[in-house]
Amino acid sequence: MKTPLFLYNSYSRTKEAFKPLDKKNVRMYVCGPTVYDRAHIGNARPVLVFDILFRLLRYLYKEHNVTYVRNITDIDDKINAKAIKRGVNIEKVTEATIELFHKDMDFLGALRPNHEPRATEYVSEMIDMISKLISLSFAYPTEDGHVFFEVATFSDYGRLSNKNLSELKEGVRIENENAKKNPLDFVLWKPSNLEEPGWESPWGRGRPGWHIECSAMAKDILGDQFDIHGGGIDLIFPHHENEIAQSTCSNNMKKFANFWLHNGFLKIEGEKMSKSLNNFLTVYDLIKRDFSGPAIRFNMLATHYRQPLDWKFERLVEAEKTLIKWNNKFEPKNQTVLPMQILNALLDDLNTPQSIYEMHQLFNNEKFDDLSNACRFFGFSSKDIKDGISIPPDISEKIDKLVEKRNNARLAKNFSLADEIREDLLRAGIIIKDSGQETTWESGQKLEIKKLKKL
RNA sequence: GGCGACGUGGCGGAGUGGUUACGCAGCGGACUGCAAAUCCGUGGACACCGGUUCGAAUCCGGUCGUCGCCUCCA
Repeated sequence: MKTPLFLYNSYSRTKEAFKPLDKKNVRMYVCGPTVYDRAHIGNARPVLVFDILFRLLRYLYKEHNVTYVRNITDIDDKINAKAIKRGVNIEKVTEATIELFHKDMDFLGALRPNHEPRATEYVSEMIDMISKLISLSFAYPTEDGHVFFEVATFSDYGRLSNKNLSELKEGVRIENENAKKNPLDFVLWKPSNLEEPGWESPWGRGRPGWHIECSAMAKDILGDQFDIHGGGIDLIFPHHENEIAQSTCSNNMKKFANFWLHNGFLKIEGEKMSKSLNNFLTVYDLIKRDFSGPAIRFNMLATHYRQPLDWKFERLVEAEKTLIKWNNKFEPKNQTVLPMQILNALLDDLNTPQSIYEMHQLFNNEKFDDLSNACRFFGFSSKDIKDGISIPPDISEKIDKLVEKRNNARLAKNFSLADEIREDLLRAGIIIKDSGQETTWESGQKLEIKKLKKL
């Protein structure tokens, strides 16, 4: 490859040329959702950011040479709380939430990862890993059924998040203070009471701490070492730091992930997204408000993935308009070949805003072939995602007749009838365009075939 | 307190040493029965103060401001 892919590696805090460990087996792991509630747009950001990276890797290294793993955390105290509150077992909560997660992410046009392992399927692997860490003296069990990782045994602890142990001690929380050798030691296993879900282990009935699942699943599916580990920037500490510690120490001190990628946070209308401020937006909220999947993608990718992103509805409306403009020039027949300018933008640390700029250029220069290919790659084509949204021929004829009727009305200066037809079509998602003597029509983003049939 | 990010025109948003990024909105015009869409044209920017340089929005130092992490979190 002539131009390498450059990615910002949080571990080195620099942009580095990406070189896979094995070109025939490029491996990426991304931290997925904890399934206790419907996905919010903050959850959607890493999904969409790493979806683009996944697509790019497949483009560069061929589809069958790339493996993308995104876990599902289905063991968690928030899940337990919800299950208890509803009087059901945790599977009821998690299964329903996973189904909705898939539905929402499919709507956004995100490709499914190759693997979506669940914590509940990996408890024995986690127990194995914890046992190994104990036998190697990186971890210690306590009398009350906890197992802790001893951070002082891992000299690189804090390297990813650029923290040092003595500073960290200052603000650490005091939970389990007595049982821990060091307040920073984190839990690998904890005992469950009878209400809580639990698994038998050498340390009694209990459940894993949440960091260990990623280490166990990544090892099982991707091996001790792999290329890219991603997630939201808030996961750097402690989650990813702890993953590095667990995995490195249980895998003969082999380096864990080569590249660490983190997407920035999301605000809504200038405020931090939080339930207490009541500005907590789910993907489903956007769907209900009739925004299209491509427009949500566009809005998410219009800001570079490492920058903070302020979610504003007016931007979403703008994205919708831009995509209608582009999609009306969509040429469906081409292969997905990325125009050079856009590929180059992506190769520079996934510069998606630059890519969008290039797409505007393609539009302005009437390079609709290239624009269509780019839209297909980015998932910006509504026609591509919702297969068969194109207008059936009988409907198309009907529209032609209505347009003709309207033009006759206009010639007869019956403008109220003409305007009525125009309004009816617009409500069904058809935009009428008069230019000179000619009248053409295009489909808008929200085409409603049912309404069209009734006209 | 520690670590880090950021501050670009009305809004959004790249760029990071030497030509207008660009999009949306605005303004002017064309077209139209009126609109919409489209097309043409157009103004407007790099938080502040110093320094380096022939030249800085871009590098260095400082000031101010915003935000994040350090606790579950994408």
